[in-house]
Amino acid sequence: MLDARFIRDNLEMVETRLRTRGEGVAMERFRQLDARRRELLQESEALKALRNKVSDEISRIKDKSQAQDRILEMRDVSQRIKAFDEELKGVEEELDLFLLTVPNIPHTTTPAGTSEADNVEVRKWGELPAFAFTPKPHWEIGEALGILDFERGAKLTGARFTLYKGAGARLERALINFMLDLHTERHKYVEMLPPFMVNRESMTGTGQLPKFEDDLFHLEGIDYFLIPTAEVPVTNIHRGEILKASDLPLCYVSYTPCFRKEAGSYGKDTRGLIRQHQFNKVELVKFVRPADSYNELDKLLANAEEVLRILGIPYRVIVLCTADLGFSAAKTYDIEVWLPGQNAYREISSCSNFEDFQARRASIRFREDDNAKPEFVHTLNGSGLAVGRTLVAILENFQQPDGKVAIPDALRPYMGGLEKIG
RNA sequence: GGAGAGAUGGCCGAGUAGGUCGAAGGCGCUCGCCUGCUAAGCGAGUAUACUGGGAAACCGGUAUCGAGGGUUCGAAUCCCUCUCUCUCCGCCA
Repeated sequence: MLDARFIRDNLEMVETRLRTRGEGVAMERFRQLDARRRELLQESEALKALRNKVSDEISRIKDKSQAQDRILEMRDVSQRIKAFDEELKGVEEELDLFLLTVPNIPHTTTPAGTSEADNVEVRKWGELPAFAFTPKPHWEIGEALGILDFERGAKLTGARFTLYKGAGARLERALINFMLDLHTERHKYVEMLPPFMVNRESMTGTGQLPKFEDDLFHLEGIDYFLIPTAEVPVTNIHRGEILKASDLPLCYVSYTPCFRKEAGSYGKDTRGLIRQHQFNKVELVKFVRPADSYNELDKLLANAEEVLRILGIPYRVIVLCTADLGFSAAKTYDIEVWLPGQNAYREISSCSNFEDFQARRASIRFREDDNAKPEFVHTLNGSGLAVGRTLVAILENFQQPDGKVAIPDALRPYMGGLEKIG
């Protein structure tokens, strides 16, 4: 959420910057509502001041019959206050809804663009594997090895659900543990295991609500949602809190399953593990001082890249342009992993700086000193990494001519010493 | 699911026959004093949001005692609804 006062004072600039996202914003409506809100507020508060003053006088009068005229007068004043407050409530509700549906302002270093084609490659890492045969897509490898069962996944639940079997299940679990160990032990993140369903306030805090409810699984009979990413519960850990500056930056890592409806992507990625309604992810989340946030974003990105470097899987990093940027983000790097079976790079991590956008929604603040005014922190997060897609990358990059799949050295201890699947 | 108890400022904890309570007291914290060296003592200060004025320092107003309604000239205090926490019973991993 943007600061209403900031919008008020920088209306044109905000409008211009938001337009680079390809999104028109009803700034004129904001201007009207904002002005009306302050008018009503002043009227109401002036009357309240009067009522407080006179009520105080009434309290000093011993013989209440002497105060009848003032009591009657204040009875009328209270009615008028009520009328103002009712209109005010309506205006504020509309204003809040407006503010909650305005996306974040892109950072100045986010490249301008009109579509994802304008995303900019930042770097490439690793050599693309050369195969003496035509590399297979992971779903063929997985089915041939008996470690991925798409048919039975669909039988159990439906489309976009998969059953992992045997070494496949073990590999998924190995990846989770490997990533958690790397980030906690080497990168010094603190591990969190949060609830996998959250309430409406949490979803609003990170920006999934009110705009993107259609993408979320909602429970029947209780107003909870399955999390689409650990970002939601983990960022909301400190919702409504004032943190100590000495505790910053707070760096958390969290494994959770993620649940997404994938509404609007019906024809896309229907085969394989790429786009599932349920997938595993290890997420990195940071709460930092505003001045440090872009430096911290670089470090977070490097921490995520480290996973692929250790596994030895080629990838590239791109920076999203204004048109491709997510709703809450000011700047985002995507890590795209090389998938030989598809002869393409595919997203495996998205690392973003939200600046104070989420912190303002969720009221997450810190004090620089004990007597300083609270300021909003900056929040960041990034996948470190999407586990299912990492498994895909392993199957496709390390497939052998005989149909087996080599397990990267770093994962072997997590696989009971297994060197190959198959 | 049944029965009961509770929710107050950074923390602990007063305050319910409605008014002088943004709220005692303690702790913590900040600044200063004192003390010949990290203790004790003394003094002052110490919530947040919105809003008006001001270049600013700052000054004024309103709101906030779990949340939302209600009664009243006036509510932390009375009434209703909800949420959460704790205890006991049942159930369960």
